[in-house]
Amino acid sequence: MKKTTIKDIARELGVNPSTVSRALNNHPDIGLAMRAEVKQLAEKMHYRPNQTAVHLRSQQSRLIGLIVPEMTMFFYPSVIKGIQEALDKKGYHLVMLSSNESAEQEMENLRICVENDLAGVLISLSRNTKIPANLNLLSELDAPVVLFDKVLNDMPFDSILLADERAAQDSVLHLIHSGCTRIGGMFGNPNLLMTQLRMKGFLKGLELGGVPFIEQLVRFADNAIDGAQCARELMSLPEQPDGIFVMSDELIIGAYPPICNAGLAIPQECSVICISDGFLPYLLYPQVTYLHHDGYEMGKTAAERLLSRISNQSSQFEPETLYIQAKLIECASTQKVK
Amino acid sequence: MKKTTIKDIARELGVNPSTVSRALNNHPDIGLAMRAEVKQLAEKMHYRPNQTAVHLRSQQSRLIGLIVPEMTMFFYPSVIKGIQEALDKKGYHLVMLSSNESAEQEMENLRICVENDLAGVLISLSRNTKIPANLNLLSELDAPVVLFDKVLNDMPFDSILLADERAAQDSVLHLIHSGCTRIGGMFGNPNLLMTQLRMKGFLKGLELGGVPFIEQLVRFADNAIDGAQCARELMSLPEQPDGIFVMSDELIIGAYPPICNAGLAIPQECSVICISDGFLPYLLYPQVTYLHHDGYEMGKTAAERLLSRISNQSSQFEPETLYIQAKLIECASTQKVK
DNA sequence: ACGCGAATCGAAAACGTTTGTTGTTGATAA
DNA sequence: TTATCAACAACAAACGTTTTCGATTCGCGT
Repeated sequence: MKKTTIKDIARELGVNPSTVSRALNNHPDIGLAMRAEVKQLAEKMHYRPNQTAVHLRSQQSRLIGLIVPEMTMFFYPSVIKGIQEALDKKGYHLVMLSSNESAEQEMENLRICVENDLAGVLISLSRNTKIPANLNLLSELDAPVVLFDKVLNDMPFDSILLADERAAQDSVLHLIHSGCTRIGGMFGNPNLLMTQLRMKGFLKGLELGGVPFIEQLVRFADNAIDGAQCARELMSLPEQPDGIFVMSDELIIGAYPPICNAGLAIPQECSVICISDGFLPYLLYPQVTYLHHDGYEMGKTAAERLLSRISNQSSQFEPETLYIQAKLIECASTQKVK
Repeated sequence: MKKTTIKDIARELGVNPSTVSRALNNHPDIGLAMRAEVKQLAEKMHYRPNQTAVHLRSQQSRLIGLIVPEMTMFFYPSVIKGIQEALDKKGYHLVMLSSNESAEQEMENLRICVENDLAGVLISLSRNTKIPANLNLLSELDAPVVLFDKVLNDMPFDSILLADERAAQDSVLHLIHSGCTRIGGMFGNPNLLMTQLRMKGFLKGLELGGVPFIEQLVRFADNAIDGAQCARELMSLPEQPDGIFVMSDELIIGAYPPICNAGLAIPQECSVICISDGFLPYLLYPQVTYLHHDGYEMGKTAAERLLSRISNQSSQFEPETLYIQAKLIECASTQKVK
C-alpha cells in the first residue's frame, strides 16, 4: 500500500501542497479552520512525513553515527544506553557502525557517515588508528565529532574521557591504605593513551602513598589470554605481590583465576582492585573492589556534548576534554585491615 | 566547506549532471573517455554521493531498523555483532532503537522506522507488547519485518527462535544422565512464549528420562532479584533438589550464589545447568554447564533472512519460523558421575 | 472611492539524485 | 546521395518536502 504524501492530502482537499505543509507545521499564515481540516485528513489518511525528503530539503539529518572498535559485552552496552537516552530526548536516532579494530574499516565507516550526511558522529577509536590518515576524511565530514573513551592526543575534537590517572591513583592508594606494600600492576597495550595515563596514576599513587615501585611486578597484556599468562608469571615470582591493580575488565577476567589459584588468601595475603565497568566485579569470586568506569554516564555525556555542538554549529569553538570521575565501589577483595 | 555534488562536477566539465551520474555508474551510454574524465574529477573533488538523495529518488533505503526491549549486556551485544556482519556484507547499515520494555515506546520506534522509510526492521518484542495494538502500525510499514528471540504467536512475520523446547529438554536429560533424580527448575515470566516452551521441554525431558516431576521444585521469577529469592526458597526446602535447571542468564546470575551457599556441594550433591549466552557460565564459580544460546548466530540468521525478504520484496510469501539449535557446553557443575 | 495592511493561500524553486526521452553527431550501408 | 543506425550526451521530470515570493481577498480608515 502506497504511503500517503502531502500531495495526496493537497489533492484530496483541493489546495496546494505548500498549504498542507504549512498547516501541519502550524505556520501562522494558515487559518485555523484550514489547519484543522488538514490535520484531520492527515490523521485519517495515516500521513507520516517522509523524513528522507525533509532531510534532503532542510539539509539537516536527525541521525547520529556511532563508531566503536568492537561490540563487546563490557562497557559498550551501557554506553549505548546512555547515548540513546540523550538522543531520544532530542528526537535524534542512532546509526551503529563497528570498525572491528581496523583503521580501514573505521575510514569506511566515516565514509558512510559522510555519504549519509549524518548530523554528528561519536567515535571510540580503534587501537590501530593513526592520526593523519583518518583526519582528512574527518574534515570532509562537516558535522560535529565527539570522541570518547578511546582517543588520541591532539585531535581537534571534543573528547570524553575517564579520569584515568586519577582512577589508577585512587586504586593504588586504596591498596596502600589496606596495608599493601608490594603492589603489582597489570596494564593494557602501552601504546594506548589510556594505558599511559593509568600507568602514570599508578606511579603517582605509589609515590603519594610512600610505597616503592617494583618493576618486576608490572606487566602489560593485550587481551584476556595474555592477561592470564601475565598473572601466572606474576604470582610465581619468588617475592609475590600483596596487592594487585588491574587496569581493565578485559584483563581482570583473564587474570583473576590465576591470581586466586596462586595459593595466596584473598584479600588477607593479596588484595586485588581494578578499574571496571562494574558488572564483572560482582560475579567473580571473591568479589573484587573496583573503580567504577561508568559507561552510561560517558555515553550520556558524549551524546549531550555532541547535540550541543550541533545546535551551535555556526559558532567557532575550542575543542574540550571532559573527564568522567570513577567512583570507588568496595567489595571484599581489598579489605585486608579491619 | 560545502560538499561537492554531481552538479558541481557537471559544471566544471561543461556537461549535464545526468551524464556525470551515468558515468559514475558505468552506464553503457557514456563513452569510456568521458567516464574516465568524470571519475578522475570526482576523485579529485572528493565527491561523495548523497545517499539521502539517492534514497529519495530510488525509493529504497539501505538502513535497517533494530528494535530491542533493552540494551543489556547479555545476548544483545553478540546479536548486534551478528546482524552487523550480515548487513555490512550487503552494504546495509543499522539504526538502533530501544523500547525499554514499553509497548508505547515500541510503537514510537516503529513510527520512526516508517517515517524514515527503512528498508526492513528486526524486532525483539517488549514483554508488554500485545498483538493487535502494534499490528496496524506494522502494516503501515511496507518493509519486511523479522522477529527474533522475543516473539508472539500468530504474527504474520518471519521469526527466528532458539529451539527452546529442545534446549530445555536436553538440559534436563543431561542432568538425569549425571545421576539427578530430584530436579528443580527456575523459569521466567510464565506469560512469555519462551517460558512456556522451555517449561514444556523441561517436562518432556523428565518424562523421557523417567524422572518424576516435583512441583515444589519449580519456580517462576521475573528478574535476577526474584531469581535469588526463589533460589533461596528452593534450597531451604526440607527435601532439596539434587539438580537444577535454570532457564536464562538473568536468572542464573541471581540464583547461583544462593544455590552455592546452600550448603550442598556442587556438583556432587547438586548439579546445575542453564540456558545461556555463554559468557556468565565461565565466570561463575564453580563454572556452570549450559546450553549455548548463540546470539551471534541468531542475529546473523535474522539479518540474512530480512535481507533476502528485501530482495524478493515482490513475491508473496508465507511467514516462516527458523530455529537455532542450542549446543551443550560442559563445565564442572554437572559432572556428578565419573 | 481609494489605498493600505492583514490574512490566507498558491506557484515555483530548491535539496541531490536517477532515468525516460529526445537530440545531435558521425559512420555505415544501400 | 540518402536513409539508417550506433554512440553519445543533453533535457526534463520525478522522489517528498520546505520556503521564498507573490497573488488574492477582505476589512477598514480616509
